[in-house]
Amino acid sequence: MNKQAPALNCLNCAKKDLSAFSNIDSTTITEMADVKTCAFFKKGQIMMHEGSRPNGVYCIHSGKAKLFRLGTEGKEQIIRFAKDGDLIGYRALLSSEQLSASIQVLEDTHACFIPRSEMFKMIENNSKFSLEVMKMACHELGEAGRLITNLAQKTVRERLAEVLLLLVSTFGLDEDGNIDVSLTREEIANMVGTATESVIRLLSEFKDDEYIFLKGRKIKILNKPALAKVGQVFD
Amino acid sequence: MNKQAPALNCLNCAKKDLSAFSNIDSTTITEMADVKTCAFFKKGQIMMHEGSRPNGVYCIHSGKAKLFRLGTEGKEQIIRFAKDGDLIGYRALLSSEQLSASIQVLEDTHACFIPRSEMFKMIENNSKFSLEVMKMACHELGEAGRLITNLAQKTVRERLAEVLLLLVSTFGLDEDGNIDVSLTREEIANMVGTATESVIRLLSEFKDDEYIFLKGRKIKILNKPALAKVGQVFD
DNA sequence: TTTACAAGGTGACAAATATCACATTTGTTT
DNA sequence: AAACAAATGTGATATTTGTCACCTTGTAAA
Repeated sequence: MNKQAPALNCLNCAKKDLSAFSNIDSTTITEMADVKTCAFFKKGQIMMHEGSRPNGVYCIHSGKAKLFRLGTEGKEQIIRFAKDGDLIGYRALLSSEQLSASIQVLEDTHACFIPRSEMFKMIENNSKFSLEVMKMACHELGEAGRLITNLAQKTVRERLAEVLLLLVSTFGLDEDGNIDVSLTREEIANMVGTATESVIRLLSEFKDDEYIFLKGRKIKILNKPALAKVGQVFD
Repeated sequence: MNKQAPALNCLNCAKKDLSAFSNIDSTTITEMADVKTCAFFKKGQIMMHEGSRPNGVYCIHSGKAKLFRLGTEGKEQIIRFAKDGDLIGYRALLSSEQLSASIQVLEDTHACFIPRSEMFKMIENNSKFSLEVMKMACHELGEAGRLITNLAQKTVRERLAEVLLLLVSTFGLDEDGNIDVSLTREEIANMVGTATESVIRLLSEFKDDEYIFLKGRKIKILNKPALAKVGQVFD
Protein backbone atom coordinates (compact mmCIF):
# COMPACT_ATOMS: atom_id res chain seq x y z
CA MET A 1 0.00 0.00 0.00
CA ASN A 2 2.05 2.95 1.14
CA LYS A 3 5.71 2.28 1.57
CA GLN A 4 7.87 3.48 4.36
CA ALA A 5 9.94 6.48 3.38
CA PRO A 6 12.86 8.47 4.75
CA ALA A 7 11.86 10.41 7.85
CA LEU A 8 10.98 14.03 7.30
CA ASN A 9 11.57 16.58 10.00
CA CYS A 10 8.51 18.63 10.90
CA LEU A 11 10.01 21.42 12.94
CA ASN A 12 12.26 22.61 10.13
CA CYS A 13 10.00 21.41 7.35
CA ALA A 14 10.27 23.80 4.43
CA LYS A 15 6.62 23.16 3.64
CA LYS A 16 5.38 23.93 7.14
CA ASP A 17 4.59 27.54 6.29
CA LEU A 18 2.27 26.40 3.53
CA SER A 19 0.29 24.26 5.92
CA ALA A 20 -2.11 24.50 8.82
CA PHE A 21 0.95 24.06 11.05
CA SER A 22 2.59 27.31 10.01
CA ASN A 23 2.00 29.23 13.23
CA ILE A 24 1.88 26.39 15.69
CA ASP A 25 4.31 26.36 18.61
CA SER A 26 7.33 24.09 18.39
CA THR A 27 6.31 21.97 21.40
CA THR A 28 3.12 20.92 19.69
CA ILE A 29 4.93 20.33 16.40
CA THR A 30 7.56 18.19 18.09
CA GLU A 31 4.96 16.07 19.85
CA MET A 32 3.24 15.50 16.57
CA ALA A 33 6.50 14.76 14.76
CA ASP A 34 7.14 11.97 17.27
CA VAL A 35 4.06 10.05 16.27
CA LYS A 36 3.77 10.86 12.59
CA THR A 37 5.05 8.43 9.99
CA CYS A 38 6.39 9.08 6.52
CA ALA A 39 4.93 7.55 3.41
CA PHE A 40 5.70 7.52 -0.27
CA PHE A 41 3.24 7.10 -3.11
CA LYS A 42 4.23 6.32 -6.66
CA LYS A 43 2.48 8.20 -9.44
CA GLY A 44 -1.02 6.85 -9.87
CA GLN A 45 -1.34 5.32 -6.40
CA ILE A 46 -4.44 5.94 -4.34
CA MET A 47 -3.78 7.58 -0.97
CA MET A 48 -7.29 7.10 0.34
CA HIS A 49 -10.44 5.48 -1.00
CA GLU A 50 -13.88 7.05 -1.27
CA GLY A 51 -16.25 5.38 1.18
CA SER A 52 -13.60 4.29 3.67
CA ARG A 53 -12.95 5.86 7.07
CA PRO A 54 -9.53 7.41 7.55
CA ASN A 55 -7.46 6.66 10.64
CA GLY A 56 -5.67 9.95 10.35
CA VAL A 57 -4.64 12.52 7.81
CA TYR A 58 -1.81 12.93 5.37
CA CYS A 59 0.13 16.16 5.15
CA ILE A 60 1.65 16.37 1.69
CA HIS A 61 5.36 17.13 1.76
CA SER A 62 6.02 17.07 -1.96
CA GLY A 63 3.76 16.00 -4.75
CA LYS A 64 0.36 16.56 -6.24
CA ALA A 65 -2.93 14.73 -5.87
CA LYS A 66 -6.45 14.89 -7.22
CA LEU A 67 -9.55 14.40 -5.09
CA PHE A 68 -12.40 12.85 -7.02
CA ARG A 69 -15.78 11.26 -6.52
CA LEU A 70 -17.23 8.54 -8.67
CA GLY A 71 -20.54 9.74 -10.09
CA THR A 72 -23.22 7.75 -11.82
CA GLU A 73 -21.82 5.48 -14.54
CA GLY A 74 -18.57 5.43 -12.56
CA LYS A 75 -17.35 8.67 -14.07
CA GLU A 76 -14.74 10.59 -12.09
CA GLN A 77 -15.57 14.07 -10.94
CA ILE A 78 -12.52 15.96 -9.76
CA ILE A 79 -13.48 18.08 -6.76
CA ARG A 80 -10.17 19.72 -6.06
CA PHE A 81 -6.41 19.24 -6.00
CA ALA A 82 -3.94 18.95 -3.16
CA LYS A 83 -0.30 19.96 -3.16
CA ASP A 84 2.59 20.66 -0.79
CA GLY A 85 1.37 21.53 2.69
CA ASP A 86 -2.22 20.40 2.12
CA LEU A 87 -4.02 18.08 4.51
CA ILE A 88 -5.73 15.02 3.08
CA GLY A 89 -8.66 13.26 4.71
CA TYR A 90 -9.34 15.79 7.42
CA ARG A 91 -12.90 16.41 6.30
CA ALA A 92 -14.02 12.82 6.79
CA LEU A 93 -11.94 12.43 9.94
CA LEU A 94 -13.36 15.48 11.67
CA SER A 95 -16.97 14.91 10.68
CA SER A 96 -16.73 11.18 11.48
CA GLU A 97 -18.01 10.38 8.04
CA GLN A 98 -16.86 8.17 5.23
CA LEU A 99 -14.42 9.70 2.77
CA SER A 100 -16.48 11.58 0.23
CA ALA A 101 -13.72 11.35 -2.36
CA SER A 102 -10.75 9.22 -3.37
CA ILE A 103 -7.33 10.78 -3.44
CA GLN A 104 -4.90 9.73 -6.15
CA VAL A 105 -1.43 11.15 -6.56
CA LEU A 106 -0.63 12.70 -9.95
CA GLU A 107 3.11 12.29 -9.48
CA ASP A 108 5.47 10.64 -7.00
CA THR A 109 4.49 12.04 -3.63
CA HIS A 110 5.97 12.15 -0.14
CA ALA A 111 3.50 12.67 2.67
CA CYS A 112 3.39 12.41 6.45
CA PHE A 113 0.67 10.45 8.17
CA ILE A 114 -0.70 11.93 11.38
CA PRO A 115 -2.85 9.47 13.30
CA ARG A 116 -6.41 10.23 14.28
CA SER A 117 -5.69 10.43 17.99
CA GLU A 118 -2.95 12.98 17.51
CA MET A 119 -5.14 15.15 15.29
CA PHE A 120 -7.94 15.23 17.85
CA LYS A 121 -5.48 15.84 20.64
CA MET A 122 -4.05 18.83 18.85
CA ILE A 123 -7.46 20.19 18.01
CA GLU A 124 -8.60 19.91 21.60
CA ASN A 125 -5.47 21.28 23.21
CA ASN A 126 -4.37 23.85 20.70
CA SER A 127 -7.08 26.35 19.84
CA LYS A 128 -4.79 28.02 17.34
CA PHE A 129 -4.43 24.85 15.33
CA SER A 130 -8.11 24.16 15.74
CA LEU A 131 -8.96 27.59 14.36
CA GLU A 132 -6.52 27.08 11.52
CA VAL A 133 -8.18 23.84 10.46
CA MET A 134 -11.58 25.45 10.79
CA LYS A 135 -10.45 28.29 8.60
CA MET A 136 -9.26 25.82 6.03
CA ALA A 137 -12.56 23.96 5.96
CA CYS A 138 -14.53 27.20 5.79
CA HIS A 139 -12.39 28.50 2.97
CA GLU A 140 -12.86 25.33 0.98
CA LEU A 141 -16.57 25.53 1.60
CA GLY A 142 -16.56 28.94 -0.04
CA GLU A 143 -14.65 27.59 -3.00
CA ALA A 144 -17.11 24.74 -3.30
CA GLY A 145 -19.97 27.23 -3.47
CA ARG A 146 -18.25 29.05 -6.27
CA LEU A 147 -17.72 25.80 -8.15
CA ILE A 148 -21.36 24.85 -7.69
CA THR A 149 -22.50 28.13 -9.19
CA ASN A 150 -20.15 27.80 -12.13
CA LEU A 151 -21.15 24.25 -12.91
CA ALA A 152 -24.80 25.21 -12.77
CA GLN A 153 -24.64 28.39 -14.78
CA LYS A 154 -21.64 28.57 -17.05
CA THR A 155 -21.22 26.93 -20.44
CA VAL A 156 -18.60 24.25 -21.01
CA ARG A 157 -16.44 26.76 -22.88
CA GLU A 158 -16.58 29.21 -19.99
CA ARG A 159 -15.81 26.52 -17.44
CA LEU A 160 -12.84 25.23 -19.40
CA ALA A 161 -11.35 28.72 -19.61
CA GLU A 162 -11.83 29.12 -15.88
CA VAL A 163 -10.30 25.73 -15.14
CA LEU A 164 -7.16 26.65 -17.04
CA LEU A 165 -6.79 29.79 -14.95
CA LEU A 166 -7.47 27.79 -11.80
CA LEU A 167 -4.71 25.34 -12.72
CA VAL A 168 -2.24 28.19 -13.11
CA SER A 169 -3.07 29.66 -9.72
CA THR A 170 -3.04 26.23 -8.07
CA PHE A 171 0.14 24.76 -9.54
CA GLY A 172 1.99 27.74 -10.98
CA LEU A 173 4.33 27.56 -13.94
CA ASP A 174 7.34 25.38 -14.75
CA GLU A 175 10.62 26.77 -16.08
CA ASP A 176 9.19 27.00 -19.60
CA GLY A 177 6.11 28.88 -18.50
CA ASN A 178 3.75 25.92 -18.85
CA ILE A 179 1.15 25.09 -16.24
CA ASP A 180 3.09 22.96 -13.78
CA VAL A 181 0.90 19.87 -13.77
CA SER A 182 0.39 17.06 -16.23
CA LEU A 183 -3.23 16.12 -16.80
CA THR A 184 -4.87 14.02 -19.47
CA ARG A 185 -7.64 15.54 -21.56
CA GLU A 186 -9.96 13.18 -19.76
CA GLU A 187 -8.91 14.52 -16.37
CA ILE A 188 -9.51 18.06 -17.54
CA ALA A 189 -12.95 16.94 -18.73
CA ASN A 190 -13.57 15.45 -15.30
CA MET A 191 -12.88 18.82 -13.73
CA VAL A 192 -14.98 20.80 -16.17
CA GLY A 193 -17.80 18.31 -16.07
CA THR A 194 -17.99 17.54 -19.77
CA ALA A 195 -16.98 14.95 -22.36
CA THR A 196 -13.34 14.40 -23.24
CA GLU A 197 -14.06 15.17 -26.88
CA SER A 198 -15.48 18.55 -25.96
CA VAL A 199 -12.31 19.44 -24.04
CA ILE A 200 -10.16 18.42 -26.99
CA ARG A 201 -12.18 20.55 -29.39
CA LEU A 202 -12.31 23.59 -27.13
CA LEU A 203 -8.61 23.44 -26.31
CA SER A 204 -7.94 23.45 -30.06
CA GLU A 205 -10.17 26.49 -30.40
CA PHE A 206 -8.29 28.30 -27.64
CA LYS A 207 -5.08 27.35 -29.40
CA ASP A 208 -6.34 28.67 -32.75
CA ASP A 209 -7.33 31.89 -31.01
CA GLU A 210 -3.81 32.02 -29.54
CA TYR A 211 -5.14 32.09 -26.00
CA ILE A 212 -3.01 29.07 -25.17
CA PHE A 213 -0.07 27.07 -26.48
CA LEU A 214 -0.35 23.28 -26.53
CA LYS A 215 2.32 20.63 -26.72
CA GLY A 216 1.15 17.23 -25.58
CA ARG A 217 0.00 17.68 -22.03
CA LYS A 218 1.90 20.90 -21.61
CA ILE A 219 -0.31 23.96 -21.63
CA LYS A 220 0.95 27.53 -21.64
CA ILE A 221 -1.35 30.49 -21.16
CA LEU A 222 -0.62 33.08 -23.85
CA ASN A 223 -3.51 35.48 -23.30
CA LYS A 224 -4.72 35.46 -19.73
CA PRO A 225 -7.10 38.44 -20.04
CA ALA A 226 -8.81 36.82 -23.02
CA LEU A 227 -9.26 33.56 -21.12
CA ALA A 228 -10.56 35.45 -18.09
CA LYS A 229 -13.08 37.16 -20.34
CA VAL A 230 -14.18 33.87 -21.92
CA GLY A 231 -14.45 32.31 -18.47
CA GLN A 232 -16.24 35.29 -16.95
CA VAL A 233 -13.64 35.43 -14.23
CA PHE A 234 -13.62 38.86 -12.62
CA ASP A 235 -11.57 38.71 -9.46
CA MET B 1 -32.86 46.24 8.62
CA ASN B 2 -33.54 43.63 11.24
CA LYS B 3 -36.09 44.57 13.85
CA GLN B 4 -35.82 43.94 17.54
CA ALA B 5 -37.85 40.97 18.62
CA PRO B 6 -39.05 39.40 21.87
CA ALA B 7 -36.14 37.88 23.76
CA LEU B 8 -35.63 34.16 23.33
CA ASN B 9 -34.15 32.08 26.08
CA CYS B 10 -31.14 30.02 25.02
CA LEU B 11 -30.75 27.64 27.94
CA ASN B 12 -34.24 26.21 27.54
CA CYS B 13 -34.46 26.83 23.83
CA ALA B 14 -36.43 24.03 22.22
CA LYS B 15 -34.26 24.35 19.13
CA LYS B 16 -30.98 24.05 21.00
CA ASP B 17 -30.74 20.30 20.40
CA LEU B 18 -30.90 20.88 16.66
CA SER B 19 -27.95 23.25 16.78
CA ALA B 20 -24.22 23.29 17.36
CA PHE B 21 -25.08 24.23 20.96
CA SER B 22 -26.80 20.95 21.78
CA ASN B 23 -24.12 19.52 24.03
CA ILE B 24 -22.56 22.69 25.34
CA ASP B 25 -22.45 23.30 29.08
CA SER B 26 -24.98 25.69 30.57
CA THR B 27 -22.35 28.17 31.79
CA THR B 28 -21.15 28.76 28.26
CA ILE B 29 -24.71 28.96 26.97
CA THR B 30 -25.69 31.49 29.63
CA GLU B 31 -22.70 33.68 28.88
CA MET B 32 -23.60 33.66 25.24
CA ALA B 33 -27.27 34.29 25.94
CA ASP B 34 -26.27 37.46 27.81
CA VAL B 35 -24.72 39.04 24.75
CA LYS B 36 -26.90 37.67 21.99
CA THR B 37 -29.71 39.76 20.54
CA CYS B 38 -32.95 38.67 18.97
CA ALA B 39 -34.02 39.63 15.48
CA PHE B 40 -37.03 39.16 13.28
CA PHE B 41 -37.08 38.99 9.50
CA LYS B 42 -40.20 39.29 7.43
CA LYS B 43 -40.64 36.91 4.51
CA GLY B 44 -38.37 37.96 1.67
CA GLN B 45 -35.94 39.98 3.78
CA ILE B 46 -32.22 39.49 3.33
CA MET B 47 -30.41 38.43 6.50
CA MET B 48 -26.93 38.90 5.06
CA HIS B 49 -25.55 40.11 1.75
CA GLU B 50 -23.06 38.30 -0.48
CA GLY B 51 -19.78 40.20 -0.50
CA SER B 52 -20.18 41.80 2.92
CA ARG B 53 -18.34 40.81 6.08
CA PRO B 54 -20.48 39.54 8.94
CA ASN B 55 -20.03 40.88 12.47
CA GLY B 56 -21.36 37.69 13.92
CA VAL B 57 -23.66 34.83 13.13
CA TYR B 58 -27.38 34.21 13.28
CA CYS B 59 -28.80 31.12 14.89
CA ILE B 60 -32.21 30.49 13.37
CA HIS B 61 -34.89 29.94 16.00
CA SER B 62 -37.86 29.50 13.70
CA GLY B 63 -38.07 30.00 9.99
CA LYS B 64 -36.46 29.03 6.72
CA ALA B 65 -33.85 30.69 4.55
CA LYS B 66 -32.10 30.12 1.24
CA LEU B 67 -28.41 30.75 0.67
CA PHE B 68 -27.66 31.81 -2.85
CA ARG B 69 -24.89 33.27 -4.96
CA LEU B 70 -25.38 35.53 -7.92
CA GLY B 71 -23.78 33.96 -10.97
CA THR B 72 -23.07 35.47 -14.33
CA GLU B 73 -26.04 37.39 -15.75
CA GLY B 74 -27.15 37.94 -12.15
CA LYS B 75 -28.88 34.58 -11.95
CA GLU B 76 -29.39 33.14 -8.49
CA GLN B 77 -27.81 29.83 -7.65
CA ILE B 78 -29.20 28.32 -4.49
CA ILE B 79 -26.37 26.63 -2.59
CA ARG B 80 -28.30 25.32 0.38
CA PHE B 81 -31.09 26.01 2.84
CA ALA B 82 -31.08 26.87 6.51
CA LYS B 83 -33.74 26.09 9.07
CA ASP B 84 -34.30 25.92 12.84
CA GLY B 85 -31.04 25.51 14.71
CA ASP B 86 -28.80 26.34 11.76
CA LEU B 87 -26.00 28.88 11.98
CA ILE B 88 -25.84 31.59 9.32
CA GLY B 89 -22.69 33.40 8.31
CA TYR B 90 -20.24 31.26 10.23
CA ARG B 91 -18.27 30.27 7.15
CA ALA B 92 -17.31 33.82 6.23
CA LEU B 93 -16.81 34.80 9.87
CA LEU B 94 -14.43 31.96 10.64
CA SER B 95 -12.42 32.19 7.45
CA SER B 96 -12.29 36.00 7.64
CA GLU B 97 -13.64 36.19 4.15
CA GLN B 98 -16.50 38.02 2.50
CA LEU B 99 -19.85 36.29 2.54
CA SER B 100 -19.89 33.92 -0.42
CA ALA B 101 -23.67 33.91 -0.53
CA SER B 102 -26.67 36.02 0.36
CA ILE B 103 -29.18 34.68 2.82
CA GLN B 104 -32.86 35.45 2.27
CA VAL B 105 -35.65 34.20 4.49
CA LEU B 106 -38.38 32.22 2.76
CA GLU B 107 -40.90 32.92 5.51
CA ASP B 108 -41.12 35.07 8.65
CA THR B 109 -38.10 34.11 10.69
CA HIS B 110 -36.89 34.61 14.25
CA ALA B 111 -33.15 34.39 14.78
CA CYS B 112 -30.58 35.19 17.45
CA PHE B 113 -27.52 37.23 16.61
CA ILE B 114 -24.29 36.16 18.29
CA PRO B 115 -21.55 38.75 17.89
CA ARG B 116 -18.21 37.94 16.38
CA SER B 117 -16.27 38.36 19.62
CA GLU B 118 -18.51 35.92 21.47
CA MET B 119 -18.21 33.33 18.71
CA PHE B 120 -14.42 33.47 18.74
CA LYS B 121 -14.38 33.43 22.53
CA MET B 122 -16.46 30.27 22.61
CA ILE B 123 -14.39 28.61 19.93
CA GLU B 124 -11.16 29.36 21.79
CA ASN B 125 -12.38 28.42 25.24
CA ASN B 126 -14.71 25.57 24.51
CA SER B 127 -13.13 22.83 22.46
CA LYS B 128 -16.39 20.92 22.39
CA PHE B 129 -18.17 23.77 20.67
CA SER B 130 -15.19 24.29 18.43
CA LEU B 131 -15.25 20.67 17.37
CA GLU B 132 -18.99 20.89 16.83
CA VAL B 133 -18.64 23.83 14.46
CA MET B 134 -15.79 22.10 12.68
CA LYS B 135 -17.92 19.03 12.25
CA MET B 136 -20.65 21.16 10.76
CA ALA B 137 -18.31 22.79 8.27
CA CYS B 138 -16.78 19.46 7.32
CA HIS B 139 -20.17 17.88 6.87
CA GLU B 140 -21.30 20.69 4.61
CA LEU B 141 -18.11 20.35 2.64
CA GLY B 142 -19.01 16.75 1.96
CA GLU B 143 -22.48 17.74 0.84
CA ALA B 144 -20.99 20.37 -1.44
CA GLY B 145 -18.84 17.71 -3.08
CA ARG B 146 -21.87 15.59 -3.71
CA LEU B 147 -23.69 18.56 -5.23
CA ILE B 148 -20.73 19.35 -7.45
CA THR B 149 -20.66 15.81 -8.80
CA ASN B 150 -24.38 15.82 -9.44
CA LEU B 151 -24.36 19.15 -11.24
CA ALA B 152 -21.47 18.01 -13.39
CA GLN B 153 -22.76 14.58 -14.27
CA LYS B 154 -26.49 14.24 -13.92
CA THR B 155 -29.15 15.36 -16.36
CA VAL B 156 -31.65 18.06 -15.48
CA ARG B 157 -34.35 15.45 -15.04
CA GLU B 158 -32.19 13.46 -12.62
CA ARG B 159 -31.23 16.54 -10.65
CA LEU B 160 -34.82 17.68 -10.32
CA ALA B 161 -35.86 14.30 -8.96
CA GLU B 162 -33.02 14.45 -6.49
CA VAL B 163 -33.85 18.00 -5.45
CA LEU B 164 -37.41 16.98 -4.63
CA LEU B 165 -36.12 14.25 -2.35
CA LEU B 166 -33.63 16.65 -0.82
CA LEU B 167 -36.45 19.08 -0.03
CA VAL B 168 -38.38 16.36 1.74
CA SER B 169 -35.44 15.39 3.91
CA THR B 170 -34.57 19.01 4.64
CA PHE B 171 -38.00 20.42 5.41
CA GLY B 172 -40.15 17.40 6.05
CA LEU B 173 -43.90 17.26 5.41
CA ASP B 174 -46.79 19.45 6.46
CA GLU B 175 -50.05 18.09 7.89
CA ASP B 176 -51.30 17.24 4.38
CA GLY B 177 -48.15 15.37 3.44
CA ASN B 178 -46.81 18.08 1.16
CA ILE B 179 -43.17 19.13 1.24
CA ASP B 180 -43.11 21.73 3.99
CA VAL B 181 -41.64 24.65 2.07
CA SER B 182 -43.06 27.02 -0.50
CA LEU B 183 -40.79 27.65 -3.47
CA THR B 184 -41.46 29.19 -6.84
CA ARG B 185 -40.68 27.22 -9.97
CA GLU B 186 -37.89 29.69 -10.56
CA GLU B 187 -36.36 28.95 -7.17
CA ILE B 188 -36.47 25.24 -7.88
CA ALA B 189 -34.76 25.96 -11.20
CA ASN B 190 -32.12 27.92 -9.31
CA MET B 191 -31.38 24.87 -7.20
CA VAL B 192 -31.34 22.41 -10.08
CA GLY B 193 -29.31 24.74 -12.26
CA THR B 194 -31.66 24.90 -15.21
CA ALA B 195 -34.29 27.12 -16.86
CA THR B 196 -37.62 27.75 -15.15
CA GLU B 197 -39.46 26.36 -18.18
CA SER B 198 -37.59 23.09 -17.91
CA VAL B 199 -38.62 22.70 -14.29
CA ILE B 200 -42.24 23.39 -15.17
CA ARG B 201 -42.20 20.79 -17.93
CA LEU B 202 -40.44 18.14 -15.91
CA LEU B 203 -42.66 18.64 -12.86
CA SER B 204 -45.66 18.09 -15.16
CA GLU B 205 -44.05 14.92 -16.43
CA PHE B 206 -43.51 13.65 -12.88
CA LYS B 207 -47.13 14.52 -12.17
CA ASP B 208 -48.35 12.65 -15.26
CA ASP B 209 -46.27 9.68 -14.16
CA GLU B 210 -47.91 9.99 -10.72
CA TYR B 211 -44.55 10.36 -9.00
CA ILE B 212 -45.76 13.60 -7.44
CA PHE B 213 -48.94 15.57 -6.76
CA LEU B 214 -48.98 19.28 -7.57
CA LYS B 215 -51.25 22.02 -6.36
CA GLY B 216 -49.80 25.47 -6.84
CA ARG B 217 -46.57 25.50 -4.91
CA LYS B 218 -47.54 22.52 -2.85
CA ILE B 219 -45.73 19.36 -3.85
CA LYS B 220 -46.46 15.90 -2.48
CA ILE B 221 -44.26 12.92 -3.18
CA LEU B 222 -46.43 10.00 -4.28
CA ASN B 223 -43.78 7.54 -5.41
CA LYS B 224 -40.49 8.02 -3.60
CA PRO B 225 -38.76 4.90 -4.96
CA ALA B 226 -39.54 5.95 -8.51
CA LEU B 227 -38.15 9.42 -7.92
CA ALA B 228 -35.06 7.96 -6.30
CA LYS B 229 -34.58 5.78 -9.34
CA VAL B 230 -34.98 8.70 -11.73
CA GLY B 231 -32.60 10.77 -9.64
CA GLN B 232 -30.08 7.94 -9.25
CA VAL B 233 -30.21 8.36 -5.49
CA PHE B 234 -28.96 5.24 -3.79
CA ASP B 235 -28.36 6.00 -0.12
C1' DT C 1 12.63 -2.60 -33.19
C1' DT C 2 8.18 -4.30 -33.01
C1' DT C 3 4.01 -4.54 -30.76
C1' DA C 4 0.31 -3.11 -28.12
C1' DC C 5 -2.36 0.01 -25.80
C1' DA C 6 -3.71 4.26 -24.00
C1' DA C 7 -4.39 8.87 -25.21
C1' DG C 8 -5.38 12.32 -28.55
C1' DG C 9 -8.07 13.88 -32.28
C1' DT C 10 -12.00 14.40 -35.90
C1' DG C 11 -16.55 14.14 -38.14
C1' DA C 12 -21.41 13.03 -38.27
C1' DC C 13 -25.28 12.79 -35.81
C1' DA C 14 -28.62 12.56 -31.86
C1' DA C 15 -30.30 14.17 -27.68
C1' DA C 16 -30.92 17.35 -24.13
C1' DT C 17 -31.83 21.76 -22.92
C1' DA C 18 -32.19 26.83 -23.48
C1' DT C 19 -34.51 30.53 -25.49
C1' DC C 20 -38.26 33.17 -27.13
C1' DA C 21 -42.85 34.40 -27.73
C1' DC C 22 -47.08 34.27 -25.94
C1' DA C 23 -51.28 32.71 -23.26
C1' DT C 24 -53.26 31.85 -18.86
C1' DT C 25 -53.70 31.91 -14.03
C1' DT C 26 -52.98 33.68 -9.51
C1' DG C 27 -52.33 36.88 -6.07
C1' DT C 28 -51.99 41.66 -4.52
C1' DT C 29 -52.86 46.44 -4.49
C1' DT C 30 -55.82 50.30 -5.26
C1' DA D 1 -64.24 44.86 -8.11
C1' DA D 2 -60.75 46.43 -11.23
C1' DA D 3 -56.18 46.57 -12.50
C1' DC D 4 -51.76 45.15 -12.34
C1' DA D 5 -47.80 42.41 -11.68
C1' DA D 6 -45.86 38.14 -10.93
C1' DA D 7 -45.87 33.43 -11.63
C1' DT D 8 -47.18 29.53 -14.30
C1' DG D 9 -47.72 27.00 -18.43
C1' DT D 10 -47.13 25.75 -23.56
C1' DG D 11 -45.35 25.44 -28.27
C1' DA D 12 -41.86 26.21 -31.73
C1' DT D 13 -37.21 26.58 -32.54
C1' DA D 14 -32.16 27.25 -31.90
C1' DT D 15 -28.06 25.92 -29.60
C1' DT D 16 -25.17 23.35 -27.04
C1' DT D 17 -23.27 19.32 -25.91
C1' DG D 18 -22.91 14.33 -25.76
C1' DT D 19 -22.28 10.03 -28.22
C1' DC D 20 -20.45 6.93 -31.47
C1' DA D 21 -17.39 5.40 -34.81
C1' DC D 22 -13.11 5.70 -36.39
C1' DC D 23 -8.32 7.20 -37.20
C1' DT D 24 -3.74 8.84 -35.64
C1' DT D 25 -0.10 9.52 -32.46
C1' DG D 26 2.80 8.70 -28.77
C1' DT D 27 4.79 5.78 -25.47
C1' DA D 28 6.08 1.91 -22.73
C1' DA D 29 7.01 -2.94 -22.59
C1' DA D 30 8.65 -7.25 -24.77
